Amino acid sequence: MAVGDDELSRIFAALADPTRRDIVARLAVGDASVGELADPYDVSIQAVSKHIKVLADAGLVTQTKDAQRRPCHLEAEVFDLMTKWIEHYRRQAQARYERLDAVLAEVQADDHGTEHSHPHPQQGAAS
Amino acid sequence: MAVGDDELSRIFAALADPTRRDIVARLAVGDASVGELADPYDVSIQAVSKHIKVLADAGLVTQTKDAQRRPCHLEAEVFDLMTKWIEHYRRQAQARYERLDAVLAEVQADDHGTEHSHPHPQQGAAS
DNA sequence: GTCATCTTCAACCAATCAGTTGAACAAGGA
DNA sequence: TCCTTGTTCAACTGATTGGTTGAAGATGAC
Repeated sequence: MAVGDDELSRIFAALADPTRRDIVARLAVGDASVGELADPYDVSIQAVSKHIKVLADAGLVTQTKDAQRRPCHLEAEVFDLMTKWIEHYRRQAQARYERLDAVLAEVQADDHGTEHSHPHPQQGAAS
Repeated sequence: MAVGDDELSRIFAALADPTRRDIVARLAVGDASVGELADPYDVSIQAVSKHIKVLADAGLVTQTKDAQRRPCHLEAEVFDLMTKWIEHYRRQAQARYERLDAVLAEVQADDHGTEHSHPHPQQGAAS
């Protein structure tokens, strides 16, 4: 992860592994112990324990105590951090498109007759 | 990334790096060449070129040709794949909470008088 | 206390990653 | 043509990752 030690980096990195996404999917159904989570996979329990640690470090999972068991619980609110980040830039990009389309329409209205190929051309930076 | 070669894994992995998220943020404003993107960072252009390649392999960025320049363009629709995954499990977890709350309320109505501590207890699996 | 169960810690290994430097390639300008 | 600019390729390095095995902690059952 190198320098990517901020929370968002840890969350994205945690979900970059299919086994861990699978564990999250399983936990969305209901809490489960490490052993229960490890069952479906043919890797060692220790490996799954490590995966859970990664998810926990990212804040996606919390563990409580129940005798020897350490039931895992999905902290779904953490998803919001990601969703916010994603939506912010998706919106920004989309807004730019709309602005660009408006400009193109205006240009086209200006010199109507000269044909412009429509697909979004690149712009140097923000206009 | 090991076995995480599916598209979702590549996308999450790509965004797990703060420099790459930064590049995405920059591209949300407008298309930019590799050199322009590399400018703000004190790492080599080659390093940034590699980052862009990672983003491109994840489908988040496409590059076109403009003389020697290779303008990068953000493909924001790819975000939807992530958002869908996230929302699916967030909803599922949330629905489980609501179900659980309903059950707790019912139990509490049943034996009203016996005090139950409210915070969500874990359940073995799906009910 | 002793034993079995569930989980984590520690040490190791092969593979991947993010960075470097130096060379090559591609395209425009003198 | 030669030179400059922009980008990528290739080889190398140190750090991190996901996996392993074996031992050690906890905790309940006998």
